[in-house]
Amino acid sequence: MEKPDIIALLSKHIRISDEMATLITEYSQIKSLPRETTILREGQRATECFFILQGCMKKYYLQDGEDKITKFYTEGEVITPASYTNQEPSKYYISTIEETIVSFGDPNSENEIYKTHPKLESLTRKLGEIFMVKTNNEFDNWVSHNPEDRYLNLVKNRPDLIQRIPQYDIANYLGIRPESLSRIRKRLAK
Amino acid sequence: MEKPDIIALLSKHIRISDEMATLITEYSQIKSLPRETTILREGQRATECFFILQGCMKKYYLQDGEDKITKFYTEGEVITPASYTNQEPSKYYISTIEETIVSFGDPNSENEIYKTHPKLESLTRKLGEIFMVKTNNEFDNWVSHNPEDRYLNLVKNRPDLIQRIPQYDIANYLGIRPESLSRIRKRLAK
DNA sequence: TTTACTTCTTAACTTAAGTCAATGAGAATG
DNA sequence: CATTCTCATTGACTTAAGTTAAGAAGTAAA
Repeated sequence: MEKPDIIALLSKHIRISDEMATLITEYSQIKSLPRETTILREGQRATECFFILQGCMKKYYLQDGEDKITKFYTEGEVITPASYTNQEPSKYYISTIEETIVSFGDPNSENEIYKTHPKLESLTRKLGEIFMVKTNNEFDNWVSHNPEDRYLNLVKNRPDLIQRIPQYDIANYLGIRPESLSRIRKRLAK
Repeated sequence: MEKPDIIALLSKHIRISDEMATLITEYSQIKSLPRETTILREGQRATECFFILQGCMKKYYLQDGEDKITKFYTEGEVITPASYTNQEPSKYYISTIEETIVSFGDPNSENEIYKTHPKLESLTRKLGEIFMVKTNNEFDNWVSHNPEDRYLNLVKNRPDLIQRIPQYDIANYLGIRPESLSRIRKRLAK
C-alpha cells in the first residue's frame, strides 16, 4: 500500500522541519482498518495510539445499554486513548465508521525513539499542547451552546461529518434524540 | 512569603524524582493574586501560564453581554491559556475568585530551561498527556449527562466548589439558570 | 435600626427536548 | 414485483429548563 502523506497532515497543525519529516516518515508504521472495526473496548487496555491518515472513527460509551458518542475523529486527528496514557481499563469504545488508514505507535517504540531523538519528543510536546487548545475550545464551544447552535456549528465547521455520518449518530453526538434533530432541521428549514 | 509545596501538588499527578524536585523548586516563580483579579481579558495575548498552589480561578466567555463560565481551576491545576500556546488574542477571560497563589512561567524561560534540562521537557510532555486525559474525561462526562446529573457529580466529586462558589456561578457553569438549579436542589431534597 | 443590596427561592407561563407510536421513503432481499 | 428493513419524519403528550416577576433571607451600608 502506498503511504498517505503523513507530513502534509501534520503540517496543518505545526511546522515540520525536513529533518523531522524524514525521521517521521522513516519510523511511521501504517495500517488499514476495515469499516465497523472496534479497536478498543470497555475494560481493555489500549496498546496503541493513532493518527488518522484517511477515514473516520468514533469514541462512545455504553450507558444503560445505549451508545453515547462523544467524539468523531477524521483525517489529521490524533487518538490517544486514556488507557494508553494511564494504563487503566478503558471506560469507552473506539470503532471505525468507514475503512480507515492510520499511523500508529506503541509505548515501547515511542520511548525508544524519544531517547535517540529528543527533538521528536519536543515536537510531540508542542503538538500535544496544540491539541489541548483544540480540545479545550471544543469543550467551551459545547457547553456554551444549545443543541440547535451545536448542529448549526457542525454544519458550518464539519460539513463532511454531516455527509459521512448517519443522522441518528449525529443526533447521538449532539446529545439529543433523532426526533429532536428532525425537528431542529424542520425549524431551520424555514 | 513562604513557598507552598509545589512538589507535593505535582506529585498527585506524576512521580517526581528528587533531581526534578530540586530543579522545579529552584526555578519556580511564585506570586499571589488578590481576589477578583482578572489575569486575562478577551483580545489580550497571554504571556504567562500558571499552576495553582492555593486558591481558585474561573475561565469565562462574554456572550451577548453575559458571562459564560466554562471552567473552575483549583489547587494542583494547570492553566495554559490558548493564547499562551498559539499567541493569538484570547477569546475568554480568566479571573481569580479568591486570593490565589500561583507558580507561573513564560515562554522564554520555559524554552531556556528545556534547552538546558531536556528531562524537564519530557516531564512536561507526560504531565500534558495526563491533563489531556483529565480534560477528555471531563468533556465526555459533561456531554453524556444532564444538568441534574452534572450537579450531583459536582456535589460528589468537587464538594469544595459547592462551598467556595456562589450558587449562581455554579448554575452558570452547569449551563442552567439559577432558578433551575434551585428547582433541581428542591427535587433532590426529597 | 432602617435601608439597600445581594443571593436564593417560588410561582406562573413559555419553549424545547424526551417519549411513544405511527407513517413515509428508500434500499436491500426474496 | 412484493416484502422486509432501516432510517427519517410527524403527531400527541410529558418533562425539564427558560423567562419574567415577586418575595424571602441574610448581609452590608447609611
